[in-house]
Amino acid sequence: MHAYTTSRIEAQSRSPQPNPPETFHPALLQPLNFFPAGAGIYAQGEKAGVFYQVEFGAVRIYRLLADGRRQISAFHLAGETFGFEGGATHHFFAEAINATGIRVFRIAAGADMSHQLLPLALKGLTRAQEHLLVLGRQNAIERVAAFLVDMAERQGGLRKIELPMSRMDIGDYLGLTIETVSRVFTRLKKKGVIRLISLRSIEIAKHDALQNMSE
Amino acid sequence: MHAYTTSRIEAQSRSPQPNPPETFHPALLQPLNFFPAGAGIYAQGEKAGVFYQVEFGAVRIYRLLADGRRQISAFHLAGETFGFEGGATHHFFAEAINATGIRVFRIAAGADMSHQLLPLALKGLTRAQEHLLVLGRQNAIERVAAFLVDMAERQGGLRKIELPMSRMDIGDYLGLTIETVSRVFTRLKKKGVIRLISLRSIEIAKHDALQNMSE
DNA sequence: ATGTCCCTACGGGGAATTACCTATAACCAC
DNA sequence: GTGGTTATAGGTAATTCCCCGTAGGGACAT
Repeated sequence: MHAYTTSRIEAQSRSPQPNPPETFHPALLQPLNFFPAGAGIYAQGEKAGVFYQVEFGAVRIYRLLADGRRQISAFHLAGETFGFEGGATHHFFAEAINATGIRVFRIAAGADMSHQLLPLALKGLTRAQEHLLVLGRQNAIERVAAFLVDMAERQGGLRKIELPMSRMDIGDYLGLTIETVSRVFTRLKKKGVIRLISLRSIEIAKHDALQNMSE
Repeated sequence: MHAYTTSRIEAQSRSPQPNPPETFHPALLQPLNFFPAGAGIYAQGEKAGVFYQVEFGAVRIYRLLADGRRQISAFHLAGETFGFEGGATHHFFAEAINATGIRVFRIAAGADMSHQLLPLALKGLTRAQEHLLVLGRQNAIERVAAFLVDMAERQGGLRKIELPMSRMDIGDYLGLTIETVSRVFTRLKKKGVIRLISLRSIEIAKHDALQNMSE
């Protein structure tokens, strides 16, 4: 794990959370670790800690094929937890997308955290299985619509949402190329469903239409 | 849940398990429920029990889109467990593929089973995330190869493997049509990588080649 | 065993979607 | 401003889907 600094960093206020972030026993609390954009948090094959919580910023979880193809299995925003593993080692890579603050929670010797981790694992499992439907059976527009609806929900259901990740990250999350992602954004814009305020900031003009497109 | 009979059924011997099936506290043991081919075990939106274990037969877990498109997120073979949910209701459908025997494990009042369920949930999470890579970034041959390698591992690594599910199930699991699945099977056969003993029974002639194809 | 029926799987051709490649445009940091 | 990165756009190519018809395998009765 590449911790660029372990000193305490002033955390900026979190974006509104539809599901309030989990809180854990203070004795387990670790200082905030800071990761600059693109920094690895852990790598496939590394020994697994227990779990991580995003304080601010955003994280991508991904896996690679030998020829470089990449599948991002999840994004994690402020307040969300990730990184728990079944075995002793990580099966995926985790990287900071932007400047990101992470808290690492470790098991106190002998403590049984399964009671706290199980709901997190089950939530992640449901999320992953729902994403399987998107990747396996939805077309490009449906995929992007589902992604935007999900991001909007996780940012409190506001009209204006921030996309902390690049088009390439979005493509690798949705199983599309950046060109297709870009074209779908343009199509949604022409239909008046979304407005592109800037590259990483969009406004959802017709939430119902977007919801319908995601099926 | 559609339990066609709750009477005890003579369970046939399980196929060899690379990972021995979990065993649970006998006080929680429920009688074996029998489901004929195609029978629903639970449906999306139903109240969730705790979890289920396949005694014999096979189960498919899936989700539907409004227009009927289906994504199977997992198959479960003899000895495997499934059906634990984050919330109070099921998010997916579960059906018996063939004649199948299932044990239902319920939480004893006040008992905390998270210690037993967490490893199962984490294993399922890793499986689902690995499947995301297949659906998002692999082509038809790679998908089928990955599927066959997985099925072979779960059946003890033998050369001859049984596919309890139809081509349509395989297609809906891999995000392909039955035609494409069929064509890939034919291509693999022509290459001498597999032999089709019968429709539901194949022999892996070149396991290394298959492994390489799955990347 | 053998024949028949029926369901499932296989195969071919055209169509649609998306990927790949190249070029241009927009954005951002310095 | 200016340079470099990232996103958008268009054309072509490849993959896979969709629709059709045919073939094959298993179950059952004879």
